[in-house]
Amino acid sequence: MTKPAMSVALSPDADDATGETSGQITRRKPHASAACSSCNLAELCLPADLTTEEMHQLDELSTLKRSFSRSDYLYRSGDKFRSLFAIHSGSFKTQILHEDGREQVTGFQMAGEIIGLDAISTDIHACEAVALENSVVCELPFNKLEALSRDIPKLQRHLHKIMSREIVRDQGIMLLLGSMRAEERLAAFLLNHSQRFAARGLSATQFQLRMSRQEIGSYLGLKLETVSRAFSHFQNERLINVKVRTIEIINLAGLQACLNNSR
Amino acid sequence: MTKPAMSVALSPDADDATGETSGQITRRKPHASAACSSCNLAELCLPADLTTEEMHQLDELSTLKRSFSRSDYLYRSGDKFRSLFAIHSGSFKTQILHEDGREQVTGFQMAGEIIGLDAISTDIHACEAVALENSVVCELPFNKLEALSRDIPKLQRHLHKIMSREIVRDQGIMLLLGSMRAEERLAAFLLNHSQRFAARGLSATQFQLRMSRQEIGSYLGLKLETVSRAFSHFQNERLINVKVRTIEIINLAGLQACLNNSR
DNA sequence: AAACTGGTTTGATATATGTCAAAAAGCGTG
DNA sequence: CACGCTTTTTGACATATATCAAACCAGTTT
Repeated sequence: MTKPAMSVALSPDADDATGETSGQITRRKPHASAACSSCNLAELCLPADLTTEEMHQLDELSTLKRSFSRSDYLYRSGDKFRSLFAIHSGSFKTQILHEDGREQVTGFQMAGEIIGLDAISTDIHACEAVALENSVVCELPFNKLEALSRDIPKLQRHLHKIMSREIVRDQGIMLLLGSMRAEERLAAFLLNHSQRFAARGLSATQFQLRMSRQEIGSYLGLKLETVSRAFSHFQNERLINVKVRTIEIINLAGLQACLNNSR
Repeated sequence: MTKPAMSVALSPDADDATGETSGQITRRKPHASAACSSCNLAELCLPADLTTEEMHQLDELSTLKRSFSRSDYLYRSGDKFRSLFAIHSGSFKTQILHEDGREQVTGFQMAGEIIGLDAISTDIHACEAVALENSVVCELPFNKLEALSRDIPKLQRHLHKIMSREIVRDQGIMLLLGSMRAEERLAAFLLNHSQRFAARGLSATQFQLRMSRQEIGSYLGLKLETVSRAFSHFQNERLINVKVRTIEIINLAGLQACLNNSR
């Protein structure tokens, strides 16, 4: 149970010499299949009650898939903004860089989530997105998306909801960073991942983290040693079993209780 | 203080006995004046190059103004979402409440800024907005705004930019909370306010803060004493003069330098 | 003016988390 | 399988910030 379902890389002949940027490109035959099913756009396609015509239009939107290997950049800070990306499979981290070298992981994104919303504001990507494992994304050209959402109010509303959800998520992290102690933060992190795995039909209690202690620490505003100690402590408390990146939640309620002990 | 969540929705002539909810309502004669100038929608109206017809449509959108006194709620966590609000004058704070009583200030908003974006995602306000002083807001019914933005692509794009900007702002705060020490946080806070005052034609170096040390602390993830000490320290360093809520920045470059000293 | 009130400043002390360092465990590669 | 490289764990110690407490101050009420 190491790597969860990981569809194959699709394109034979794209150069991947540096293993660095770009990712491999695949152009999907439009209409080959329904947009949502083929692209797994859990979030984007939620407006469930579209007409078939509308479905087709949506289908045309996302004809490009690109695949990435661990530590490839999906985009970098400063890149020109053209598209949002829907993660088809795999996972990414996003991070912002401060001049003085500091960096802050702002999120971990998994299949079905939309990435790149921060760039709309300036037409320049404000953060960078890095693959945590082999991953495939659907590219969604933003001006096409905007045009389409003018024609399909349900899509428009959906897009707004996605953006708003990101705002709510970020504010949740502000709460976490601003008022939780180390172990509460880690508990919140684990529970959040548990839910998200569950929402994808995977186990809520057993999963593989794809990021390092360092990256978790950056996300949670902690040093990696503190993260490691918190993991060990949860293990001693018999709340979880942790073997490096393999997590098993033994006492879910216990973890949740952790969160409600205010300082 | 703080009555915990829940209260009436906002009806026109609601009683204001407690000085608590609602705010007073003014219905503007549509067309009485140009939307942007009358409403001061710095952010919303930026799409500068609209036709007069489009301007008129925008004008119709925001016919409702409401005024609030210090510590009045603009909306509360759990309220049904109907409208965004453009702050016409004055200022607000937004905060989220955690079950266990913890609360986290997520932002301070001033004239020209849009408030309420977080509620789009669920149709329920996720946080609450409280006036920091006497303030006036323009109510922007969201479904009208959506409808209009289908007709006016520039408005659509603008709305997207506003939402995206909020995401970028929140991520900046994540960086602050996740990787800055107390004095850096306060420096960032002061510089941010300085810029925002300047952008409104006010002095960048002398201003009045409208929030308490406690509120600043909540926003910055610090205790009020720590905030107070940081102020005192800046004063001793001759970076600022501070007399309670009256701030004068003496050495702006010095404050900025503060920010670039990584840990 | 005196008394109150809520916010602010400042000091002494406690504590959570950071820092530094070394050992242990994983993991890919020759 | 041994080797080297990276990540993780654990320990000892340092420090930034929180906590507790008291004094101070400004504005408001009596």
